[in-house]
Amino acid sequence: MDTKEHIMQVGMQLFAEKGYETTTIRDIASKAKVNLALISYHFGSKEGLLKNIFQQRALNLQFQIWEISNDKSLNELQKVHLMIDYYIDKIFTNHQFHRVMMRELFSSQSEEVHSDTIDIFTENAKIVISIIEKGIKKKVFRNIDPELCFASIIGTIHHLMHSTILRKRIFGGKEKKDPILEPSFKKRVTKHIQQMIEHHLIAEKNNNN
Amino acid sequence: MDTKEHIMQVGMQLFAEKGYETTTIRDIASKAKVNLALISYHFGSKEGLLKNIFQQRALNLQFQIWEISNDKSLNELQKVHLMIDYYIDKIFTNHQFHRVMMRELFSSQSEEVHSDTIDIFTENAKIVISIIEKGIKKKVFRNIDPELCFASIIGTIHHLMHSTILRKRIFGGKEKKDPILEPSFKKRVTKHIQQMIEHHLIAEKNNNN
Amino acid sequence: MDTKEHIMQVGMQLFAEKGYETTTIRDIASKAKVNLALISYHFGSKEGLLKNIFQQRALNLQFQIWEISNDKSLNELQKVHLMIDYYIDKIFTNHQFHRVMMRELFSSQSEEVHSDTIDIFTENAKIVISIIEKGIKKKVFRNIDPELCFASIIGTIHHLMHSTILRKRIFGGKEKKDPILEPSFKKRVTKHIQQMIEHHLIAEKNNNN
Amino acid sequence: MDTKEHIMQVGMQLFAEKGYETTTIRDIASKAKVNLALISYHFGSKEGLLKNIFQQRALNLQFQIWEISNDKSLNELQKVHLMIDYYIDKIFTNHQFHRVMMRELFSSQSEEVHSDTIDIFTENAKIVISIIEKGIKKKVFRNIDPELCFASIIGTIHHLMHSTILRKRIFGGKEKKDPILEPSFKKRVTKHIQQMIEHHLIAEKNNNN
DNA sequence: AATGAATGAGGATTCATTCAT
DNA sequence: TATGAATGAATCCTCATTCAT
Repeated sequence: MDTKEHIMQVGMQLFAEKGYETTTIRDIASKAKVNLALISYHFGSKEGLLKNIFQQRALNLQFQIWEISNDKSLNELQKVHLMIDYYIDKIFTNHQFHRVMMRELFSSQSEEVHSDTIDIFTENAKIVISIIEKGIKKKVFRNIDPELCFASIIGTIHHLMHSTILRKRIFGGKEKKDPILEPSFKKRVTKHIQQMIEHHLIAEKNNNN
Repeated sequence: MDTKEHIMQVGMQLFAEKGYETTTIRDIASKAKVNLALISYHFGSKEGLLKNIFQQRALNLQFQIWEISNDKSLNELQKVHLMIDYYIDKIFTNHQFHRVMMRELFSSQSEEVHSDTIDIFTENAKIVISIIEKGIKKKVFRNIDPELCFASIIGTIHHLMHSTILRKRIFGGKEKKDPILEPSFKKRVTKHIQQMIEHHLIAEKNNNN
Repeated sequence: MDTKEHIMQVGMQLFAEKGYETTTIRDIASKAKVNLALISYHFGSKEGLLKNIFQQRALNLQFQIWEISNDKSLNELQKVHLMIDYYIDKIFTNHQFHRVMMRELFSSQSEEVHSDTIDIFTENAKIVISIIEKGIKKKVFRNIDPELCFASIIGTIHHLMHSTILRKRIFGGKEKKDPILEPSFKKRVTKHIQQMIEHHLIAEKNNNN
Repeated sequence: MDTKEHIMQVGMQLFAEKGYETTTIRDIASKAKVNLALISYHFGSKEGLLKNIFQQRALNLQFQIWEISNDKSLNELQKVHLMIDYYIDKIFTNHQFHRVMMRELFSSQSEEVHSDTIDIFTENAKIVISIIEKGIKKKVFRNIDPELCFASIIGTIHHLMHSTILRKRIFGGKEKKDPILEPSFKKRVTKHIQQMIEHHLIAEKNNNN
């Protein structure tokens, strides 16, 4: 159904902009220019729409991390760098969905509703963490905190993605325009996180940046 | 006013648990065991209550960062360490308030409502960033990205504080209990961030951790 | 819409009986035997309902006065008499609406809300006044006060229409029943106003009533 | 009590401006700069305040009409003229109270609440009417409708007093300022009504105005 | 006499949802 | 599949009033 897809598109956009609670199905219907009752009809309920959006997108998150993890041609540092690349790419590309997802995941109640998504996210996290642990065991990496290391990677990205106001204030220059729209910002973030994590994981002799 | 203070307490707790939109003034009134109309009486409206909570707490955020920044007995690295200490302490202690604050700040619309709080937060951020910049100028620090460095500090903390579900899953062990309640977790986080930032800022010759 | 029309009917009746403020949308919904939310659904708000009623009825007021004014087969006195006829007929027939209208128009604040209605009313008034002025210029009428003459016409009618209690007391006889229900009362009022205005406008030599 | 009197003053003003229902006791308290609870304390209730205002003022209406009626030095026409004078004077002087009174009397429900005031008003009306009837019996006046004649007197005055918006539109000139504030307007109204009623009551041979 | 805090009833409105078509 | 009308529950808020002081 074209209409169904269209509603999901608009729904996600509005959920991202205004939040799930604040967005009414009237908002969605009027922005999507479809009848009010159609949302309940297609998705059963407002929450049904959200679940649909989650299911559709969650699949997107899987697999790639796993493939990187299993690639025998890469050493641990290369794997971590690729994974950072992958996360930033996914999150920047689907930043609307990630905003919705994070907001939902931050509301502790919703465990059951989004357990699929949480499962995928957690699995991915554990893969990243296990790579770091492997590097530590091999003494390639310093003996640092793998879980918190992952938290720093994902936390940095999320903080930059979601705190629109602060992002504009700190990175937007005098005109306070949103840097997320500029492609250079994505590169800047990627470079920063990869560098920071590398510095953290590996003690180099000469690092002049 | 004892009652007024009590309402604010309960309000903040519920806002933190369920979110601002989801929490009804009925919830607050019944949990605080006060009359429904008392909230409007004291704070004018639900939003008035939120604003009051913000104003009361926002003051808490100020000044200390500034004092650290001006302390001439400290070098730049020490200052950054202390600031990390300070942020973690503040945010762990007032984690309920910070949850509410972040959620509100992440809903891009609310700029005007909470501009005071945003101002304070932004100012503090700029102080931290300027310390890092000073260190870079002095060639004490590597030539890294100061703004994103701050984003990593604050992003790590917030991610750990707010994503309750993920936190339990990744750090909670088999019983998935919330690590935030254990004092050791705070120490662990502090150590991680300080170490990671130090590794990032300074290239050491011999670092065996 | 049958339901929409029905709600307007019931609304007007209750507004007329109890006044706009005193009438709750619950009153209207329960008397009209429709769902409470339907009023907001159809008219947006309680005030929206009022505005709708006004718009629907206000159109009723227009045109006829203008036609009388332009009828070249009539002299000025005949025109004034016909206009009195017309006003009494309209107001007696739609006395519910006129009660609401007058109550609203008497609450000086509502200028903006009901400006359309006020405009129509004022225009009509000016047409009547201009006819009287024409008669004065032609020396057919005495040199009296045209605006206040109109005020007496309309003031008499409204006073009789709206002060239900006084009307019953003074015209209702011993049983204090409402004379407005008797067709003879309308004739009596018409005759009185026409006579009074004619006496005022024209000095007759022999007037034995 | 000075405060009590002050509250009544302010109450009447607001009731006149905004209507009884629309005026809240908060409005009154804040405008009178007294505590909210004081109104209930002094007058028992909001309605109690209204009743108090009515009782205080209603007394004002009595007596004078009766005295005119009994003055043996005056003929019927002179009496009617004086009564018109008296009504206009009273109503213009206390126009705030009359606005409140009329609005209340026009809401058919309130019969019981304001029965004292209605009694006084009705008695006065009957005195005026009886004078006209006497004039008719004596063949001094034409055989016109005494009750409706009184309705025209009082209706004209009330219409001019209460329909602020229309008054400004029709009598306010281009600037639409309120003519009621100019002393000349009162004279103009008095002259008009007296003339109109005289023309109606008495057929003159030569009336050049 | 006067107050600030507190109350309970009731206000309009908005929401997601359902139903007949 | 799609719609406009209709629904009932829940929302925030305002009101007049009361009570302890």
